[in-house]
Amino acid sequence: MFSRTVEYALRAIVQLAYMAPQGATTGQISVATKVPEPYLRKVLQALRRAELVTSQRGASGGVRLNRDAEELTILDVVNAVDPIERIDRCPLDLKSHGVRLCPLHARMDRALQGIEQAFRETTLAEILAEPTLSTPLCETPDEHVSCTRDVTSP
Amino acid sequence: MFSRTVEYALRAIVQLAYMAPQGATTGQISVATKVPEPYLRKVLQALRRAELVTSQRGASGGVRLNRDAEELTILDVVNAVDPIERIDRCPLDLKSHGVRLCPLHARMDRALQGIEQAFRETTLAEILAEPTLSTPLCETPDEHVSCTRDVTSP
DNA sequence: TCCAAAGTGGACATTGACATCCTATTTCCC
DNA sequence: GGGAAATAGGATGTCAATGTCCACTTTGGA
Repeated sequence: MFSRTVEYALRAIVQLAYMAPQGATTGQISVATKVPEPYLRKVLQALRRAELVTSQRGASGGVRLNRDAEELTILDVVNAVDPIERIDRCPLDLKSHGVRLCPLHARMDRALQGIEQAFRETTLAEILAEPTLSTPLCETPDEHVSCTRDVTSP
Repeated sequence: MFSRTVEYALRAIVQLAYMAPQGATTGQISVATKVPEPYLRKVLQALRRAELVTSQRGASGGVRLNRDAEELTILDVVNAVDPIERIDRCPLDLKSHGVRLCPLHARMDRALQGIEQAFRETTLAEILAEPTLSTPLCETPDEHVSCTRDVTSP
């Protein structure tokens, strides 16, 4: 349902927010999110073009969030890499269905609208703050398993 | 977001329900739904294997619905050709996220759940009965444009 | 009985998403 | 200035979804 690219982009952004604001290298994000590094690079490029992240070349470079976690929604990320395509006109090109969709496509679009809305209402900050046993994308801290935070610490 | 196959399957089923219960040939459905006939055949085979439709070979054969429109939901059709894959375990295979998903994937799964529920609650009968200007998949009758019903009439 | 209509199923082509690799280019630090 | 670290971006490979085609089977009717 969601493309691999969307899944990867969300993982990367969440991971980045989690270790914000210092940023991280592509390699570090790749390890933490289990996304193949070459692919992750392309995903991050798309996020950079959408200006959700900034990047710094060269030694001690890396990627970092370009916005506060409160201002970044899931929808922003999804739209940056693989926009949700709402059904805004009849896929059959029936002339009489100009603006009004037929009942079938109206229902389908309503489902898409639901996703869009849910994603628009969810900020990164909410995801990070969610009270749960599972830290986003990481092993639970109480097990003292290596998580991405550790990568940057000596 | 929705695969082509899902779109085609839904068109076919709605069209079939609309001209039920006599049924129709693949060619007729193809014309009415603007789905390429060779592809439509494969989609209909999947629907037949899922026992949503029955088919009759030979002259004066064709395809027809195997259930009442009241008993057939959008979800049935979607699941027959391209099932919605809920996220029921951590995509990163983190052991500590066994049953509980991390906040990110929990949100994503909730979005999928929303679609699933919307589709489960929508029957074909509701789509056909919906009070709207646009007949499902067809030009509006008030324009007297050819629709699928006409195909079977002399 | 034979033909035409219609679905069945497998083989084949095309396309786009997914994934990887290699060569720049930039930057820091010695 | 030179080398190591890191991103940028184009070229290429792989595979599943999409789309097409053909030979076969079934069936009703002339």
